[in-house]
Amino acid sequence: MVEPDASGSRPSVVDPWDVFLPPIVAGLSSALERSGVTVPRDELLDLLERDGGPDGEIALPTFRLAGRAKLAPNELAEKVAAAFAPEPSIRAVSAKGGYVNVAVVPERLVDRTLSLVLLRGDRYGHFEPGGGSVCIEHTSANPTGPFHIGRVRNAIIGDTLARVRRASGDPVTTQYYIDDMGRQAAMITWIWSKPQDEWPAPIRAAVDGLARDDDKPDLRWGRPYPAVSAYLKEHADAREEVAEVVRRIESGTATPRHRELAQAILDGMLASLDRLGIRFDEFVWESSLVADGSVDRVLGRLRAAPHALEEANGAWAIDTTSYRLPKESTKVVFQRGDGTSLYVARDVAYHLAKFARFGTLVDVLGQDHQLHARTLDALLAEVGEPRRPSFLIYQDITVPEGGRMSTRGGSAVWLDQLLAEAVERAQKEVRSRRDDLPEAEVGRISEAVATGAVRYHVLRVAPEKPVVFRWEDALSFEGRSGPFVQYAYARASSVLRKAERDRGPYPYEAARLREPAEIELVRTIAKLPGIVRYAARSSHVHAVAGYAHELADAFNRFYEAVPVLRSDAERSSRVALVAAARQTLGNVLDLLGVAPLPVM
RNA sequence: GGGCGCGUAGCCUAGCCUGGAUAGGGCACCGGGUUCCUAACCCGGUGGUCGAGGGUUCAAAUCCCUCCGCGCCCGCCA
Repeated sequence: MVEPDASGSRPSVVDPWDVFLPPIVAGLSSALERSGVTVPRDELLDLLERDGGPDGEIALPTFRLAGRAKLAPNELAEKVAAAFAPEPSIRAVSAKGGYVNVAVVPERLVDRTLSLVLLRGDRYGHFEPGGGSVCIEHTSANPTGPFHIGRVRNAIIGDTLARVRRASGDPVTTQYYIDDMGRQAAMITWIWSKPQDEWPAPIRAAVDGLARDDDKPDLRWGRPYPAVSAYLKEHADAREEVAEVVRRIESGTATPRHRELAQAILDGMLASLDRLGIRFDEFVWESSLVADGSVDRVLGRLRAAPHALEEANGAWAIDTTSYRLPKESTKVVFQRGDGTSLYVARDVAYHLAKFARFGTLVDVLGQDHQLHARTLDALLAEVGEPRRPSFLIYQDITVPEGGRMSTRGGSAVWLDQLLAEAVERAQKEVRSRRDDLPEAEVGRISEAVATGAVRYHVLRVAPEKPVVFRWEDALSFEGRSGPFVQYAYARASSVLRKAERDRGPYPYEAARLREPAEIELVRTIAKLPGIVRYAARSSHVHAVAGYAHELADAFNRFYEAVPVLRSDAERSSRVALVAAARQTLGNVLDLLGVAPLPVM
């Protein structure tokens, strides 16, 4: 479907196709009129399919209109095709299988596309700023230890959504919400507040064999976490000590060590994400919401809410009967008997703070948070907030043996481990192809190939699909992979270097580009803006990954089919096409957060 | 038990919202391609009851109902 442009019928300056749509709609409209059907332009625009026909251009299905004309679909299509008045930008209008297929003059599409891409450069595929402010919260993993690859799906999807929405024109702020208040963070503080020789024996045993001072801080300070977690299950006295830490944190009397530890572990985690190109605009510490009194205010508002009720021991809850939450209990406790807040209450405070600054909120959440999302909606309603965040829910990454990644079960694959393995394989690959590159260059390329492969592997699948982690799949450098796209970029760069046209200018004559592979490549290049808009609106960032492969594929076919440097009259036009392809490949790689490589 | 998500060739996946032209890709497998711009590539081939059954419709992978299978959630945890 062709999206109507928000700016009306004025041709957009960002999408090559937009200039062709008005004459097509006008032409179809009067052809339909002459065939006995009146269709409003808006409806027509909505009916049009892009990428539809045998030629992959604009198609109009006549099935819904045929009844109005009292004709069989293909009869109507034939009539419309015959009645279509000649138009300079239209090459042919034909009927087939109930569709009217409109083919534009290739030369015009080539001209429009190349000029737009070369003019806009790295802004091609990006729309003019215009939307309301958006806050995308993602990752927000508790600072308790290194990332495992189950968590990294959130970070990669969230970061890519931020890139895509920025390209679509939205002013985006990304936030990482750091839960430094709950039991999990308290466990870390608790164990490190004791000298190591006073640690309970099982915890010391679990950590002793592993400890190394030169570890990354997330690994180092997070190391006892699994053992502590296991230990607490069996030791009520220790649980009480941790509960005391929780109370001290919430009352603001916790040792400063607490925040330092969380920060240290977080820094280690962020260093891993940084390798994947993932960075955040803002960090929000949960404890700061307590410190500035906003959690207290929310507790007050919730206690005064329409469905608030007080429990026998002084705890407070919301009766959620009318919200029909799929829970056995019909209430949500937001304040404990001892007066401390629960996670939901703090999350309400956090979302109110976000709504105060941003028009739209997006939370990227694992499917295990689905009920929490609905609970949050209910509590926002209770405090009188009319807006709701939108949730991008993704399925967990599981291990082949079944079940989620578990830190304790030993089934977790650490992100750092995955990247190390990927880099090793990439190095082997680079060295086997290029013995002429200096070692530093090999290292740089390998890092980009490895991280690109990992990012792409996560992005290629729709978020709602469950993913089973397999090393072989995650580390693929061929076919539908990040390196496949990077390779097309590198090939294009190489051609431009040899043409001594790395930076332009790129004079061309559109009429010189008429090989099927050339037209197909141009057509694919021209799709980028539509893909960006679709992905931003639907949050289907995997569509961008799919497009990247399609584009690289179109380039590779062109590369095999058409000589560039060895052609004569066509040479400079083909160089321009390669430049446009490289630009578009680079832009889509940026959207995916995969590094473009001029050499590989 | 309730809620949400998923089920498309041996494996992975797009399309599903908004029904429409021969269900697109990738891996694996088989057969080809490099005196020529990077073979991480390209060309050709084998392989499909779109979980099952019913319904709506001129038309269903797509919408509706029932069922089956898998995952997750249903805490004064986060």
